[in-house]
Amino acid sequence: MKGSNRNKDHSAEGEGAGKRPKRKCLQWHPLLAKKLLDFSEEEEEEDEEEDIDKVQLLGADGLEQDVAETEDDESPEQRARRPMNAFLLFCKRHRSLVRQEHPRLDNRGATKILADWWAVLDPKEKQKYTDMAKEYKDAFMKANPGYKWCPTTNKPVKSPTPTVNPRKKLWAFPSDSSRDLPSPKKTKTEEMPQLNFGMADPTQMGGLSMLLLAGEHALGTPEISSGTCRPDVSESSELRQKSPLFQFAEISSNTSQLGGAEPVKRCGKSALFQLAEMCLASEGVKMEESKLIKAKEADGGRIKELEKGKEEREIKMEKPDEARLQKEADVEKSAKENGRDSKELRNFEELRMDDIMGIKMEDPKDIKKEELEEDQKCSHFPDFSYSASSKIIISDVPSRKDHLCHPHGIMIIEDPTTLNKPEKLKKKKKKSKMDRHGNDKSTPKKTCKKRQSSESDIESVIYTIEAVAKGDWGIEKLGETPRKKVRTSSSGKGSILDAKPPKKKVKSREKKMSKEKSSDTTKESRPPDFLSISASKNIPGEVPEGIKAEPLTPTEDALPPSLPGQAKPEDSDCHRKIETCGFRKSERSCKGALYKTLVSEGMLTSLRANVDRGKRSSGKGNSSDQEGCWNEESWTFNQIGTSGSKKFKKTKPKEDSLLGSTKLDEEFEKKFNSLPQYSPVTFDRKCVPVPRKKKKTGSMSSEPTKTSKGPFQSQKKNLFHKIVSKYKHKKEKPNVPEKGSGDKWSNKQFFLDAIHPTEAIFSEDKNTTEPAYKVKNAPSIPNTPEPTTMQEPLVGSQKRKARKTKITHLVRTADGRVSPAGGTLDDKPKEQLQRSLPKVTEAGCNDECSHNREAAETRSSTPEMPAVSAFFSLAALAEVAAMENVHRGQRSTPLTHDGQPKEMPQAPVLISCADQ
DNA sequence: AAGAATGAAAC
DNA sequence: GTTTCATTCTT
Repeated sequence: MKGSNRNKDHSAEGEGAGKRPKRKCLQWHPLLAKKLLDFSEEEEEEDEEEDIDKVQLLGADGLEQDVAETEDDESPEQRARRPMNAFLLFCKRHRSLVRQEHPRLDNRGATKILADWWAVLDPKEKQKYTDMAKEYKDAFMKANPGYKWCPTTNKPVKSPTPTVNPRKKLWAFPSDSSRDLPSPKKTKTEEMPQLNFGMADPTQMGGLSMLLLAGEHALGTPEISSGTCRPDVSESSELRQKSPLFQFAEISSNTSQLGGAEPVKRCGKSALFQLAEMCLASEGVKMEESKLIKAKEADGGRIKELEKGKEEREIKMEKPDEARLQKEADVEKSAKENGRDSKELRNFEELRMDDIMGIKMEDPKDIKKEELEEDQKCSHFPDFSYSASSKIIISDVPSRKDHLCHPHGIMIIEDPTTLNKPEKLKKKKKKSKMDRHGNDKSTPKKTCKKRQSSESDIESVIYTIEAVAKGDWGIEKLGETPRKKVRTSSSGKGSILDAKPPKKKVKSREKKMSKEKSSDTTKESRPPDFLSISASKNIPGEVPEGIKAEPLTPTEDALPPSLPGQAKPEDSDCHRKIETCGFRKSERSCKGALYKTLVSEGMLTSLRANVDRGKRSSGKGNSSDQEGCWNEESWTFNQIGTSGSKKFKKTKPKEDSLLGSTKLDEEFEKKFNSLPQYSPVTFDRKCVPVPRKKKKTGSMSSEPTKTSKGPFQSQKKNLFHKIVSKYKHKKEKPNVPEKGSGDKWSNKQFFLDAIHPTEAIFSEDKNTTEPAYKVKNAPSIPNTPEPTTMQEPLVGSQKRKARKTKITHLVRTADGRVSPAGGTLDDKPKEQLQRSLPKVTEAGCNDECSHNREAAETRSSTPEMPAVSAFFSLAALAEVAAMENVHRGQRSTPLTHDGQPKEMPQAPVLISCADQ
């Protein structure tokens, strides 16, 4: 979860760098931002190291493979995004520049400009991006062996699900049964949820993971919640079908005593409860909860069991202390409040649980009631409230009433409304549709899994938020009154948070995890929480099965047996906190911290396992090359983190790079940053030329007329000015390659090469002669291949281009600026040239072409299509004029000079055309 | 949500 | 040959 938040944060930060502040879409809590930043930046390195360590630790088992697979599977929801191609990289790198230069320009326009730049870009420079793209792709593929770009098959999926967006990310590993390569992935995807369970069930982890998972489920399954989302899960006795998490939760709840009531609700709480109890009980704390739970189920005496569980003590050792402290604190509190030590603890835990699980809370009403009852407890709320109102509510509920009630947190899921905002829902749906349908559950609704996953993201976000809030609360605010929180909750609701941030979180988790390990204690309560949460999520998502099966012993998960040291530190931290805070809150915070730490540890372990897997996997299969540069893990994580939604996607990249959580990400970022960034000025110069280049393509000439009609007509509808404005964005695009030779890359390159000289000229454009020369060159090339016939064999992209070009031409003309004129001219000239010089050698062509072109240009007006002819002629004239103007002045200013004159004539032309 | 660009991949 | 989607982000 954190990851997502981070991502957001980063995005925000990143924005600062180049981009403008992002849109509201990603709404992140200010708190989150701060915290996130701290985390991400501070501990990234550590994380990596930790990861490595983990890898080493877990390392060797088959886990890796599983993990890798699992990772792949993970993607289902989140699905790794297909790697960016060279152009996209270029766009990503330069869009900000374009925007700076053309603040008013909308993104489309910016994209066009970028395209122009790209067209103009020196082959060498281009090659850099191409190489980067290739490298990136290779790394990506290593990380995602089975990855499919666009499973067409899936697309059909469209039909199945009415996915709003046709585009979802079907590809990849669609969990769908149909997948081939992905099959493993698929399985994984399906398993994913299960895996998570697996993660959870391990005693300790189980509890925590359960919680986390539960949260996810709740979010994800809201719909399902009522229904049986996962019959499968129902494995354990009572728990219902619901996800394993639920089951666990239930179990725990059972153990917890409360009797009561709804198993489901309890489930979620139970885990928390247990944790709380453990803390409170001081001894109880074991991770064995799962075991205990089982036993408890039969029995009811948790504490006893806990004591029995001493075996696990490691954790206990630490915790007990804290628990004691907490108890004490609680006691004090109790005095004030109603002496609800245990309750408070519980509540606290519950709150957390709620936060995690509850995010989804469904029944605000209930919660509210509870809150009312337990105003005192409200104190808790406030904190949570920050993150999300819904969450807050949940927390409250548990706080009192019963813990029994808590189950809400989990159950809550039903109320998707709170959690799911429309957007989320959409995303989820999309994801669910895309990725998985298949798997899951028969439930008419989307499969629980899918949703869960998607939801999980959201949840994760929420969690992170909450965690952050908590952390603050725990640390600083501990002392402060919680009530404020309530307000906040009401007002602020987590909705914002809920909204989208979570998506990417997953990725970040690892980092967080690692960080936690390293610095859990050190950092304030909040971080731990945050971390823990993230970790918990991470674990479930990432490691799920593999972890369980293997190394992670339940004990480890639950309590960090393996990492006693860490635990201790945490304790110390708690103590410190307590000391610092000194009071209830401090206590609570401490408890929370402990809990978090435990969770985090467990999570960490799981994470480690994952990491190990990743490393191993990377080590195994992957080519050495990539490994060096790109880490598979990172990719995997990223994938995981990234959920289907586009937004996520967007953030992802940034996150990846920014977070650098993943090595891959880091490397990617590095590489990406290392990519050359050209000053807009250069491009601007080029830009002008570019059009010319396009003109060069001249081959367009015939086509433009043809194709142009269609677009034209459409445009006709629009008002002329409208059209103009529209196309203004587009500067002129170089169409050349398309028409002429069919866009083959070779052709393009050839074109570029030819152009290249022009560029130089271009800079010189000012000189009249040169521009003409350039034009000539460009056209010459295209001409050779396709002389007069030019008709458009455009394919796919070519068609697109053709359309664009057509439009572009119009635009150009509309603009009246130099480019337009040139464009039109080009067309003709090309034809003419072609005609005159159908077979010119490239080299020869250039020169000749230039000459021809010139002649052609002058001529151009005459020939050509009848209807078009007029247009062309005008264009030619305009071009000539432009040329002249150019000579006089340079184009930058010239636009006015050249442009106006040209425009005048052209505009009319366009209009006429449109009319036609 | 659509759309602008290019490119790569899967049909 | 065609379609999808990768990024970005405004409208």
